[in-house]
Amino acid sequence: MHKNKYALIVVDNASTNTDKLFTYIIPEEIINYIEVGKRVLVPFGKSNRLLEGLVIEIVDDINFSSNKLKPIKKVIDDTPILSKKLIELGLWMKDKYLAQYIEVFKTIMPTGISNKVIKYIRITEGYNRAYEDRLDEKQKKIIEYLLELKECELNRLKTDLCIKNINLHIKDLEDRGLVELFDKIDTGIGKKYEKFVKRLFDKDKTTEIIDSLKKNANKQIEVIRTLSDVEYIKLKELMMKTDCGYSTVKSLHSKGLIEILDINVNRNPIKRYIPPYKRVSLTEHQKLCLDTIINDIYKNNKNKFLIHGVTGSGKTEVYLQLIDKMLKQNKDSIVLVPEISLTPQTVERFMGRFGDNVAILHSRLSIGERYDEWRKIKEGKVKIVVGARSAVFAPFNNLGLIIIDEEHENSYKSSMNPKYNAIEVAEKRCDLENAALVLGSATPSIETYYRAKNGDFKLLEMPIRANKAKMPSIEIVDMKEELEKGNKSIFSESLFKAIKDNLHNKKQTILFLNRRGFSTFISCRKCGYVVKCSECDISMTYHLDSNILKCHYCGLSVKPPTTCPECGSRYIKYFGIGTQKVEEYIKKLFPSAKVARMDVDNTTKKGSHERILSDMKNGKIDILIGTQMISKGLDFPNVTLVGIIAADMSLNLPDFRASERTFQLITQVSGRAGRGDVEGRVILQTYEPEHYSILTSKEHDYKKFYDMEIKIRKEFNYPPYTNIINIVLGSKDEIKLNEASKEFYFCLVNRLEKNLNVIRNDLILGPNPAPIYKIRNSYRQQIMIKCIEKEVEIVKKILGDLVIDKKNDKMFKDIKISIDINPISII
DNA sequence: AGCACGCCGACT
DNA sequence: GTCGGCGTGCTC
Repeated sequence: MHKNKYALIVVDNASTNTDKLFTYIIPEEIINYIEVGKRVLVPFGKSNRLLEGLVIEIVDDINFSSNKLKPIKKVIDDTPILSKKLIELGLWMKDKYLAQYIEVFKTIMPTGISNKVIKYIRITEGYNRAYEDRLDEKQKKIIEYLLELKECELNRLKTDLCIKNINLHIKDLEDRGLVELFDKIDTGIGKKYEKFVKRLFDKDKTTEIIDSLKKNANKQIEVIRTLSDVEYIKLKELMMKTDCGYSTVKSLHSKGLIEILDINVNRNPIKRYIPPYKRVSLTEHQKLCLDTIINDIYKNNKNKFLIHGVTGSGKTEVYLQLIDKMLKQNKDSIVLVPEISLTPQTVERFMGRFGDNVAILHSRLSIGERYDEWRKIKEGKVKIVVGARSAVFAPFNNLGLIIIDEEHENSYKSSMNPKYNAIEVAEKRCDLENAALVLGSATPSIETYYRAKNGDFKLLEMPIRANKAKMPSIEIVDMKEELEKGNKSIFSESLFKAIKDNLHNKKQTILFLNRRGFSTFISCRKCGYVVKCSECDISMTYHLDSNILKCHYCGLSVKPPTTCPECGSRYIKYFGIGTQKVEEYIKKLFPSAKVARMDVDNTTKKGSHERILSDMKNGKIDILIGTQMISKGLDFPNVTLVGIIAADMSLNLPDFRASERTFQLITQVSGRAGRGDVEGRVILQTYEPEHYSILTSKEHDYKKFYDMEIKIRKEFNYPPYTNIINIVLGSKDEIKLNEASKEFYFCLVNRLEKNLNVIRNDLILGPNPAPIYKIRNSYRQQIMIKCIEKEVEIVKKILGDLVIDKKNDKMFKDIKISIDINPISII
């Protein structure tokens, strides 16, 4: 007799209560098709509605009573959509980041690939109108509706007809055999088709044909002319070139002169021509670095590396040649770069070297484009992926190498569930697939450097710039002194003079301020009222270009008030500076200079980014003003001056990483200066010239900074000496939230005390109002746990169980609980 | 989450 | 009685 096999399945149903593996019977007829990593359709719940599921494991036996088990309905995929290794990685992530199965696997699978099963309803084939007498009014209405449409989505019928208790009526009709329900699978996005136009007439007869058209059919003539040069052309392109509409093309089609075809195209996100990026010979340090890595991998000595190379030391060339080595062994490589440096400049280097062998993954791709890139990887058409955080899940089967550039960047940590850190995930993936991991940065994160020092990574140093250019000189300007001198401007004398000289010498300048907008807050001088966002506990930023106040947290925008809403006074003043104000001042002070600004406010449109950068490259910009968007990867040899308008902006944030972040920002921005022949100069304005972040960055001394910072981390028990688990409870109801947070805190302490030997009070902090107490009308309370590596697993287990218990607790209704393991910021 | 069941008040 | 509203609990 056939013995059943069973599949453990993650069902596409997001809820804490269904966050487990469900066991299904594998029917005999699909036993040869089902495989771990394929998607299936399964009946779920009392109504047996069909849901998509992912097969995690196939087992021969189960150890519980099986009378409740249902059979799998259908296998969706021909080949597994996820490899076993990626499934294993997902299961690891679930535990590591306390996430749900479904969240994890939706992150690993390409977005937009998921199927939806939609219920349809139709009249049965043998329907006979004679039955209608026996129906009540409502049922007649349903039948009438269906007779007209033949079949329709069940939900559409329900909303269109507005009949109460409609489910019962439908069920009754179904029981009588008058209507039937059936499922249709909506496969989401498919392959991309694009309309092409094909010429059907002979090229030599072009003039003849033009003569045959009406004399006033100018547009049609234009189209024929264009087509005489090319046989195929994209419809869009044709319409653009000839400035004609679809009707023109259609009328030529009806005349039989052209054909309109749907052709399957792979969307190609990089549409421009990319010049080859030639291999350059390596400097001594680059060569040493490359050889060490290759040797260690080859000898199986070590497969995790940290390259600490100063800005401009040529890390990219090392990456490129490493990838080349991998290609020679027929192995795949993943390159992660921070989202904001996924600029054409970076992409061009990889595509310029490896051409069509590269797939690109970043957030600005459309769902369809992303799917195409994913498919190229999956089908083995490319061996290299360059992408942001989620590219760490690229579905390669023969992975040899993961490179993470600018390893210290915040964007490697996801802010959505699962709140994973791509560096940790990459490390795990490399362990699972026996691949090598290379991290690179000019300013490694304290955690990574600490681990390198402890031998987890092999530390490789590249202390000088590849073209022997000197590191820029950094001059610190104390803004308190400027003020005493009577200079109230946002530019110190020294910076002003430097910009002037630079303009005169026809060199480019970059001005950096890590805050967008014009004024950071506006306030009444009479009563002190500050305009705050009505949804968030945050002051609103004034934007000059659109003349509105914007909340940078929820995006809400309002018109700025002309009189104070509190006291009616008209003395409204604008305080604080943002990039727009810097731009405004610069334009006033240097009217002849060509000025551009680059921040999220003017780079959301596709291509805007590229335009500013190419203008910069072609010398169409003298002064570029920007936020941290301009701090990464830009390589313009003609930039000789960098001005940091307010270096302490990031220093005073209530976050233990404030010093680290400041050091990184200063170093990265400074690194934009003096990449060409002329030595770069950086002018750094600050109110805290004695701070160690500022002093060590002036000296380009990472190690000194590290030594000071790591002492502080140890003293105050911060990472890397501890793990931080940040729990944020949120709700629109402030009072309920306070009660719930206290309850959560006490339960947590209680359970931890029962399970841990030592429990120190300072290790569970809270509940405290979060630094931004209200966001989008939701209040937030924070509980923070600090725990040592040895205890982190048990603490997470206890916390995870507690969350599940509390979600079923009435007291926690409408309370959102969000957990972040080792958050990137505790604000 | 999404669905069915069941309890209870309102209304014919 | 019976319609329909909403709270409760379960999903292999």
